[in-house]
Amino acid sequence: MSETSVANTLRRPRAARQHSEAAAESTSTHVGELDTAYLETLLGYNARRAALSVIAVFLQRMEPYGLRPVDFSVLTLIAHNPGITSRQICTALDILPPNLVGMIKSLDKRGLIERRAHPTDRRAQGLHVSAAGKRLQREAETTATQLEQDVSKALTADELQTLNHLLRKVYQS
Amino acid sequence: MSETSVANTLRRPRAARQHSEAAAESTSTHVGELDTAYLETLLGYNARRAALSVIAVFLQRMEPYGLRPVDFSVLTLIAHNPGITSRQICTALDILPPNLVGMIKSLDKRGLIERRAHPTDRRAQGLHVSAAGKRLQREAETTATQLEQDVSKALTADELQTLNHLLRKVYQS
DNA sequence: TATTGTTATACTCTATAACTATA
DNA sequence: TATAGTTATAGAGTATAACAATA
Repeated sequence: MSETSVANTLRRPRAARQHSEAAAESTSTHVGELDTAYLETLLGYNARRAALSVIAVFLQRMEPYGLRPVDFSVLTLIAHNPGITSRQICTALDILPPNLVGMIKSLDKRGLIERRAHPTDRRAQGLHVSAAGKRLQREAETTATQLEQDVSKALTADELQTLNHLLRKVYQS
Repeated sequence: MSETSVANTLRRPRAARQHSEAAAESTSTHVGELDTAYLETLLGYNARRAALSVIAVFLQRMEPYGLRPVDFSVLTLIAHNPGITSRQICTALDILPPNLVGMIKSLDKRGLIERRAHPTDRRAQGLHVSAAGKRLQREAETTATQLEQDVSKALTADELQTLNHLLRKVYQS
Protein backbone atom coordinates (compact mmCIF):
# COMPACT_ATOMS: atom_id res chain seq x y z
CA MET A 1 0.00 0.00 0.00
CA SER A 2 1.26 3.44 -0.86
CA GLU A 3 2.44 5.89 1.76
CA THR A 4 -0.22 8.38 0.90
CA SER A 5 -3.10 6.20 2.01
CA VAL A 6 -2.27 6.58 5.63
CA ALA A 7 -5.27 8.18 7.17
CA ASN A 8 -8.07 5.92 6.06
CA THR A 9 -8.51 4.77 9.60
CA LEU A 10 -10.70 7.44 11.07
CA ARG A 11 -13.66 6.43 13.11
CA ARG A 12 -14.71 8.49 16.06
CA PRO A 13 -17.89 7.39 17.75
CA ARG A 14 -17.74 9.39 20.95
CA ALA A 15 -17.47 7.59 24.24
CA ALA A 16 -20.36 7.26 26.61
CA ARG A 17 -20.27 10.33 28.78
CA GLN A 18 -22.55 9.67 31.66
CA HIS A 19 -21.30 8.59 35.05
CA SER A 20 -24.51 6.92 35.98
CA GLU A 21 -24.73 5.86 39.56
CA ALA A 22 -28.03 4.04 39.37
CA ALA A 23 -27.70 0.28 39.50
CA ALA A 24 -29.90 -1.28 36.87
CA GLU A 25 -29.50 -4.78 38.17
CA SER A 26 -33.15 -5.37 38.98
CA THR A 27 -33.80 -6.65 35.50
CA SER A 28 -31.41 -9.00 33.77
CA THR A 29 -30.68 -6.46 31.06
CA HIS A 30 -29.11 -3.08 31.23
CA VAL A 31 -31.20 -0.67 29.21
CA GLY A 32 -30.24 2.88 30.16
CA GLU A 33 -26.96 4.75 29.91
CA LEU A 34 -23.82 2.76 30.51
CA ASP A 35 -21.82 3.11 33.68
CA THR A 36 -18.23 3.87 32.68
CA ALA A 37 -17.47 5.80 35.84
CA TYR A 38 -14.83 3.45 37.18
CA LEU A 39 -12.84 3.19 33.97
CA GLU A 40 -12.85 6.98 33.76
CA THR A 41 -10.98 7.18 37.05
CA LEU A 42 -8.04 5.29 35.55
CA LEU A 43 -5.09 7.20 34.18
CA GLY A 44 -4.16 4.49 31.70
CA TYR A 45 -7.67 4.43 30.29
CA ASN A 46 -7.99 8.22 30.06
CA ALA A 47 -4.51 8.76 28.64
CA ARG A 48 -5.04 6.10 26.00
CA ARG A 49 -8.43 7.45 24.98
CA ALA A 50 -7.12 11.01 24.81
CA ALA A 51 -4.04 9.96 22.84
CA LEU A 52 -6.14 8.03 20.32
CA SER A 53 -8.51 10.93 19.83
CA VAL A 54 -5.66 13.39 19.23
CA ILE A 55 -3.84 10.95 16.96
CA ALA A 56 -6.97 10.44 14.85
CA VAL A 57 -6.97 14.16 14.03
CA PHE A 58 -3.21 14.06 13.55
CA LEU A 59 -3.54 11.28 10.95
CA GLN A 60 -6.05 13.36 8.98
CA ARG A 61 -4.07 16.58 9.02
CA MET A 62 -0.69 14.97 8.31
CA GLU A 63 -1.96 12.84 5.44
CA PRO A 64 -0.94 15.50 2.88
CA TYR A 65 2.64 15.28 4.16
CA GLY A 66 2.71 11.47 4.16
CA LEU A 67 3.77 11.50 7.79
CA ARG A 68 2.33 9.27 10.47
CA PRO A 69 2.88 10.20 14.12
CA VAL A 70 6.17 8.40 14.56
CA ASP A 71 7.46 9.53 11.16
CA PHE A 72 6.77 13.09 12.23
CA SER A 73 8.56 12.58 15.53
CA VAL A 74 11.58 11.07 13.79
CA LEU A 75 11.78 13.79 11.14
CA THR A 76 11.36 16.50 13.77
CA LEU A 77 14.03 14.98 15.95
CA ILE A 78 16.47 14.89 13.03
CA ALA A 79 15.61 18.48 12.06
CA HIS A 80 16.19 19.70 15.61
CA ASN A 81 19.28 17.53 16.18
CA PRO A 82 21.43 17.42 13.05
CA GLY A 83 23.81 14.49 13.04
CA ILE A 84 21.66 12.42 15.39
CA THR A 85 22.07 8.66 15.07
CA SER A 86 19.39 6.00 14.72
CA ARG A 87 20.28 4.67 18.11
CA GLN A 88 19.72 8.05 19.72
CA ILE A 89 16.31 8.31 18.06
CA CYS A 90 15.40 4.87 19.36
CA THR A 91 16.31 5.83 22.91
CA ALA A 92 14.56 9.19 22.77
CA LEU A 93 11.32 7.89 21.27
CA ASP A 94 11.32 4.40 22.81
CA ILE A 95 11.37 2.70 19.43
CA LEU A 96 13.10 -0.63 18.81
CA PRO A 97 15.93 -0.42 16.28
CA PRO A 98 14.43 -2.91 13.78
CA ASN A 99 11.25 -0.84 13.65
CA LEU A 100 13.12 2.36 12.90
CA VAL A 101 14.99 0.99 9.90
CA GLY A 102 12.01 1.15 7.56
CA MET A 103 11.10 4.67 8.57
CA ILE A 104 14.63 5.97 8.02
CA LYS A 105 14.81 4.14 4.71
CA SER A 106 11.51 5.67 3.63
CA LEU A 107 12.48 9.21 4.63
CA ASP A 108 15.77 8.73 2.79
CA LYS A 109 14.09 7.41 -0.37
CA ARG A 110 11.74 10.40 -0.34
CA GLY A 111 14.75 12.69 -0.25
CA LEU A 112 13.78 14.20 3.09
CA ILE A 113 16.89 13.12 4.99
CA GLU A 114 20.48 12.21 4.27
CA ARG A 115 22.66 9.61 5.92
CA ARG A 116 26.22 10.81 6.25
CA ALA A 117 29.28 9.08 7.61
CA HIS A 118 29.55 9.56 11.34
CA PRO A 119 32.70 11.58 12.11
CA THR A 120 33.94 9.45 15.00
CA ASP A 121 32.16 6.08 14.77
CA ARG A 122 32.24 4.19 11.51
CA ARG A 123 29.43 1.89 12.62
CA ALA A 124 27.02 4.78 12.93
CA GLN A 125 25.44 7.26 10.55
CA GLY A 126 24.77 10.93 11.17
CA LEU A 127 21.26 11.83 10.07
CA HIS A 128 20.47 15.23 8.55
CA VAL A 129 17.40 16.77 6.92
CA SER A 130 17.72 17.82 3.29
CA ALA A 131 16.47 21.19 2.10
CA ALA A 132 13.21 19.54 1.03
CA GLY A 133 13.03 17.74 4.35
CA LYS A 134 13.47 20.97 6.24
CA ARG A 135 10.67 22.60 4.23
CA LEU A 136 8.31 19.66 4.78
CA GLN A 137 9.14 19.45 8.45
CA ARG A 138 8.47 23.15 8.95
CA GLU A 139 5.08 22.88 7.29
CA ALA A 140 4.23 19.77 9.29
CA GLU A 141 5.35 21.44 12.51
CA THR A 142 3.11 24.39 11.79
CA THR A 143 0.23 22.00 11.17
CA ALA A 144 0.95 20.15 14.40
CA THR A 145 1.02 23.39 16.36
CA GLN A 146 -2.30 24.45 14.86
CA LEU A 147 -3.76 21.02 15.53
CA GLU A 148 -2.79 21.46 19.15
CA GLN A 149 -5.28 24.30 19.48
CA ASP A 150 -8.04 22.38 17.75
CA VAL A 151 -7.88 19.15 19.70
CA SER A 152 -7.75 21.02 23.00
CA LYS A 153 -10.59 23.42 22.27
CA ALA A 154 -12.41 22.16 25.37
CA LEU A 155 -9.46 23.42 27.45
CA THR A 156 -8.16 26.86 28.31
CA ALA A 157 -4.58 27.69 27.38
CA ASP A 158 -3.62 27.30 31.02
CA GLU A 159 -5.32 23.93 31.25
CA LEU A 160 -3.52 22.70 28.15
CA GLN A 161 -0.20 23.75 29.61
CA THR A 162 -1.02 22.03 32.89
CA LEU A 163 -2.11 18.88 31.06
CA ASN A 164 1.11 18.66 29.07
CA HIS A 165 3.16 19.31 32.19
CA LEU A 166 1.44 16.56 34.17
CA LEU A 167 1.66 14.07 31.30
CA ARG A 168 5.42 14.64 31.05
CA LYS A 169 5.75 14.06 34.78
CA VAL A 170 4.05 10.68 34.35
CA TYR A 171 6.24 9.29 31.59
CA GLN A 172 9.45 10.95 32.71
CA SER A 173 9.38 9.36 36.16
CA MET B 1 0.43 -18.48 22.11
CA SER B 2 -1.33 -18.97 25.41
CA GLU B 3 -3.25 -16.23 27.09
CA THR B 4 -1.00 -16.20 30.09
CA SER B 5 2.06 -15.02 28.22
CA VAL B 6 0.72 -11.58 27.73
CA ALA B 7 3.18 -9.29 29.40
CA ASN B 8 6.44 -10.27 27.81
CA THR B 9 6.58 -6.95 26.07
CA LEU B 10 8.12 -4.73 28.67
CA ARG B 11 10.92 -2.44 27.74
CA ARG B 12 11.23 0.92 29.36
CA PRO B 13 14.26 2.93 28.39
CA ARG B 14 13.41 6.29 29.80
CA ALA B 15 12.92 9.21 27.47
CA ALA B 16 15.42 11.96 27.09
CA ARG B 17 14.53 14.55 29.65
CA GLN B 18 16.47 17.63 28.79
CA HIS B 19 14.95 20.54 26.95
CA SER B 20 18.23 21.74 25.60
CA GLU B 21 18.13 25.09 23.93
CA ALA B 22 21.68 25.16 22.68
CA ALA B 23 22.00 24.62 18.97
CA ALA B 24 24.78 22.17 18.23
CA GLU B 25 24.81 22.79 14.52
CA SER B 26 28.31 24.09 14.28
CA THR B 27 29.66 20.61 13.74
CA SER B 28 27.95 18.14 11.47
CA THR B 29 27.20 15.81 14.34
CA HIS B 30 25.08 16.28 17.38
CA VAL B 31 26.97 15.04 20.41
CA GLY B 32 25.32 16.39 23.54
CA GLU B 33 21.84 15.93 24.93
CA LEU B 34 19.04 15.68 22.45
CA ASP B 35 16.58 18.48 21.95
CA THR B 36 13.09 17.05 22.35
CA ALA B 37 11.58 20.31 23.56
CA TYR B 38 9.22 20.81 20.65
CA LEU B 39 7.76 17.31 20.71
CA GLU B 40 7.18 17.70 24.42
CA THR B 41 4.87 20.63 23.77
CA LEU B 42 2.51 18.39 21.78
CA LEU B 43 -0.50 16.87 23.48
CA GLY B 44 -0.63 13.86 21.17
CA TYR B 45 3.01 13.07 21.86
CA ASN B 46 2.73 13.49 25.61
CA ALA B 47 -0.56 11.62 25.92
CA ARG B 48 0.75 8.70 23.88
CA ARG B 49 4.00 8.50 25.85
CA ALA B 50 2.15 8.67 29.16
CA ALA B 51 -0.41 6.07 28.07
CA LEU B 52 2.31 3.67 26.93
CA SER B 53 4.22 4.04 30.17
CA VAL B 54 1.12 3.38 32.28
CA ILE B 55 0.05 0.47 30.07
CA ALA B 56 3.48 -1.14 30.39
CA VAL B 57 2.98 -1.35 34.15
CA PHE B 58 -0.60 -2.46 33.62
CA LEU B 59 0.53 -5.37 31.45
CA GLN B 60 2.92 -6.53 34.17
CA ARG B 61 0.46 -6.32 37.03
CA MET B 62 -2.48 -7.82 35.12
CA GLU B 63 -0.49 -10.73 33.75
CA PRO B 64 -1.55 -12.99 36.66
CA TYR B 65 -5.19 -12.37 35.72
CA GLY B 66 -4.64 -12.98 32.01
CA LEU B 67 -6.17 -9.62 31.21
CA ARG B 68 -4.80 -7.13 28.75
CA PRO B 69 -6.00 -3.53 28.92
CA VAL B 70 -8.98 -3.94 26.62
CA ASP B 71 -9.95 -7.30 28.17
CA PHE B 72 -9.98 -5.57 31.53
CA SER B 73 -12.13 -2.73 30.20
CA VAL B 74 -14.59 -5.17 28.64
CA LEU B 75 -14.87 -7.34 31.75
CA THR B 76 -15.25 -4.28 33.95
CA LEU B 77 -17.94 -2.84 31.71
CA ILE B 78 -19.90 -6.11 31.83
CA ALA B 79 -19.50 -6.34 35.61
CA HIS B 80 -20.74 -2.77 36.07
CA ASN B 81 -23.49 -3.08 33.45
CA PRO B 82 -25.12 -6.50 33.63
CA GLY B 83 -26.97 -7.39 30.45
CA ILE B 84 -24.88 -5.08 28.29
CA THR B 85 -24.62 -6.04 24.62
CA SER B 86 -21.53 -6.39 22.46
CA ARG B 87 -22.66 -3.43 20.42
CA GLN B 88 -22.88 -1.24 23.50
CA ILE B 89 -19.38 -2.24 24.51
CA CYS B 90 -18.10 -1.39 21.05
CA THR B 91 -19.64 2.07 21.22
CA ALA B 92 -18.45 2.76 24.75
CA LEU B 93 -14.86 1.64 24.20
CA ASP B 94 -14.51 2.58 20.53
CA ILE B 95 -13.82 -0.99 19.46
CA LEU B 96 -14.89 -2.41 16.11
CA PRO B 97 -17.35 -5.32 16.40
CA PRO B 98 -15.15 -7.89 14.63
CA ASN B 99 -12.34 -7.17 17.08
CA LEU B 100 -14.57 -7.69 20.10
CA VAL B 101 -15.77 -11.14 19.05
CA GLY B 102 -12.55 -12.89 20.02
CA MET B 103 -12.36 -11.18 23.42
CA ILE B 104 -15.94 -12.11 24.30
CA LYS B 105 -15.34 -15.65 23.10
CA SER B 106 -12.21 -15.91 25.23
CA LEU B 107 -13.88 -14.52 28.37
CA ASP B 108 -16.75 -16.94 27.80
CA LYS B 109 -14.46 -19.95 27.33
CA ARG B 110 -12.66 -19.05 30.55
CA GLY B 111 -15.99 -19.09 32.34
CA LEU B 112 -15.74 -15.44 33.35
CA ILE B 113 -18.87 -14.27 31.53
CA GLU B 114 -22.14 -15.74 30.28
CA ARG B 115 -24.07 -14.89 27.15
CA ARG B 116 -27.80 -14.97 27.77
CA ALA B 117 -30.70 -14.43 25.44
CA HIS B 118 -31.55 -10.77 25.20
CA PRO B 119 -35.06 -10.21 26.60
CA THR B 120 -36.31 -7.92 23.86
CA ASP B 121 -34.02 -8.37 20.84
CA ARG B 122 -33.36 -11.87 19.59
CA ARG B 123 -30.42 -10.72 17.50
CA ALA B 124 -28.53 -9.56 20.59
CA GLN B 125 -27.06 -11.24 23.63
CA GLY B 126 -27.10 -9.93 27.18
CA LEU B 127 -23.66 -10.27 28.75
CA HIS B 128 -23.21 -11.07 32.44
CA VAL B 129 -20.23 -11.90 34.64
CA SER B 130 -20.21 -15.31 36.30
CA ALA B 131 -19.38 -15.73 39.97
CA ALA B 132 -15.78 -16.51 39.01
CA GLY B 133 -15.78 -13.54 36.66
CA LYS B 134 -16.98 -11.25 39.41
CA ARG B 135 -14.24 -12.46 41.74
CA LEU B 136 -11.52 -12.02 39.11
CA GLN B 137 -12.83 -8.61 38.11
CA ARG B 138 -12.84 -7.42 41.72
CA GLU B 139 -9.24 -8.52 42.22
CA ALA B 140 -8.21 -6.93 38.94
CA GLU B 141 -10.01 -3.71 39.81
CA THR B 142 -8.20 -3.57 43.15
CA THR B 143 -4.93 -4.09 41.32
CA ALA B 144 -5.78 -1.35 38.84
CA THR B 145 -6.64 1.07 41.62
CA GLN B 146 -3.37 0.32 43.39
CA LEU B 147 -1.47 0.67 40.12
CA GLU B 148 -3.00 4.12 39.75
CA GLN B 149 -1.08 5.28 42.81
CA ASP B 150 2.17 3.75 41.64
CA VAL B 151 2.26 5.12 38.11
CA SER B 152 1.38 8.60 39.34
CA LYS B 153 3.86 8.74 42.19
CA ALA B 154 5.40 11.86 40.66
CA LEU B 155 2.03 13.60 41.10
CA THR B 156 0.08 14.75 44.11
CA ALA B 157 -3.43 13.39 44.58
CA ASP B 158 -4.81 16.71 43.40
CA GLU B 159 -2.62 16.69 40.33
CA LEU B 160 -3.75 13.17 39.44
CA GLN B 161 -7.37 14.21 39.74
CA THR B 162 -6.73 17.27 37.57
CA LEU B 163 -4.90 15.17 35.00
CA ASN B 164 -7.73 12.66 34.69
CA HIS B 165 -10.27 15.47 34.47
CA LEU B 166 -8.41 17.24 31.69
CA LEU B 167 -7.84 14.03 29.74
CA ARG B 168 -11.55 13.24 29.83
CA LYS B 169 -12.30 16.73 28.55
CA VAL B 170 -10.04 16.06 25.57
CA TYR B 171 -11.55 12.79 24.39
CA GLN B 172 -15.12 13.62 25.38
CA SER B 173 -15.27 16.74 23.23
C1' DT C 1 -34.10 -1.39 4.86
C1' DA C 2 -31.20 -1.34 9.04
C1' DT C 3 -28.87 -3.63 12.87
C1' DT C 4 -26.49 -7.58 15.79
C1' DG C 5 -23.17 -10.70 15.88
C1' DT C 6 -20.00 -13.11 13.16
C1' DT C 7 -16.25 -14.92 9.75
C1' DA C 8 -12.57 -14.09 6.84
C1' DT C 9 -8.95 -11.33 5.86
C1' DA C 10 -5.55 -7.62 5.30
C1' DC C 11 -2.69 -4.07 7.03
C1' DT C 12 -0.11 -1.86 10.65
C1' DC C 13 2.38 -1.93 14.88
C1' DT C 14 5.56 -3.95 17.92
C1' DA C 15 8.50 -7.60 19.47
C1' DT C 16 12.63 -11.17 19.30
C1' DA C 17 16.64 -13.56 17.19
C1' DA C 18 20.51 -13.30 14.73
C1' DC C 19 23.76 -11.34 11.53
C1' DT C 20 27.88 -7.75 9.90
C1' DA C 21 30.89 -4.37 10.73
C1' DT C 22 33.06 -1.75 13.90
C1' DA C 23 34.36 -0.13 18.77
C1' DT D 1 33.12 -8.36 24.57
C1' DA D 2 29.84 -4.75 23.41
C1' DT D 3 27.44 -1.68 20.20
C1' DA D 4 25.20 0.39 15.54
C1' DG D 5 22.59 -0.81 11.97
C1' DT D 6 20.22 -4.35 9.60
C1' DT D 7 17.32 -8.55 8.04
C1' DA D 8 13.86 -11.82 8.75
C1' DT D 9 9.99 -12.97 11.07
C1' DA D 10 6.32 -13.57 14.48
C1' DG D 11 2.66 -11.82 17.16
C1' DA D 12 -0.72 -8.08 18.53
C1' DG D 13 -3.70 -4.60 17.26
C1' DT D 14 -6.92 -2.56 14.10
C1' DA D 15 -9.26 -2.05 9.78
C1' DT D 16 -12.83 -3.51 5.76
C1' DA D 17 -16.15 -6.59 3.29
C1' DA D 18 -19.69 -9.59 3.50
C1' DC D 19 -22.90 -12.84 5.53
C1' DA D 20 -27.23 -14.90 8.39
C1' DA D 21 -30.67 -13.88 11.61
C1' DT D 22 -33.64 -10.58 13.25
C1' DA D 23 -35.66 -5.80 13.82
